[in-house]
Amino acid sequence: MAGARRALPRAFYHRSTLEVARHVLGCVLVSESTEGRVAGRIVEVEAYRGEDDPACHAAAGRTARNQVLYGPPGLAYVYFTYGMHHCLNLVTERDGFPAAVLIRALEPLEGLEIMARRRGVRAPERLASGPGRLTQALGVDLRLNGHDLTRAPLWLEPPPAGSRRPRVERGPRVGIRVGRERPWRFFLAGNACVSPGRARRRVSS
DNA sequence: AGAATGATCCTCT
DNA sequence: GAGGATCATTCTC
Repeated sequence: MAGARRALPRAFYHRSTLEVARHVLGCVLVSESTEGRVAGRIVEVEAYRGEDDPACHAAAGRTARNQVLYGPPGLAYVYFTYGMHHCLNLVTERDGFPAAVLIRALEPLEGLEIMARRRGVRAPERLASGPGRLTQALGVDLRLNGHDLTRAPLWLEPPPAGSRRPRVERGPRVGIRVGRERPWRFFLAGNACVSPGRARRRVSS
């Protein structure tokens, strides 16, 4: 239980969701377990905000599944989907208002061997480049739903000292059928660890 | 390079 | 009973 001494404070999450989404890019997500410490730089996120956002899990109102989304900022909202994958969100805004930032991709920084073992692949750019991939690489599952992200074993830290302000691009959210008119996906321009698909269209020539 | 598919199970209707 | 904020693999152009 080393520690989350440098963890981002609750105030970081207690802002508008779009603001948190932009500012969390470049921050470092850290996970500790008996297997060791794993960390990565956040390179892709999406915002989901309010009951009037049709793509937000709160669109149909409060249920047992999404209650953490309505909780105080700085909690982890973890859900299980497609019979296979977990997704990790950071709860934002005031207590009682349902909103969160989905973490979609990391650039691995620490614990690459552990990630590779959990994932069954070795290429660094494939270890955590997708919402399901990164939860597997970090060992995140439903047990961490509701976890306080200002503490171990899962927390966020500010961007490493000396890192430049990243260039952020935005676009439509991925994998949803409604709410596509809200361009609430944010990612680091040109980063190899952004999830495959829409964002990484290569220019063929 | 893009489309289709199977895996697999929690959550809500 | 259906569908889902996905992924890896296998197909078809």
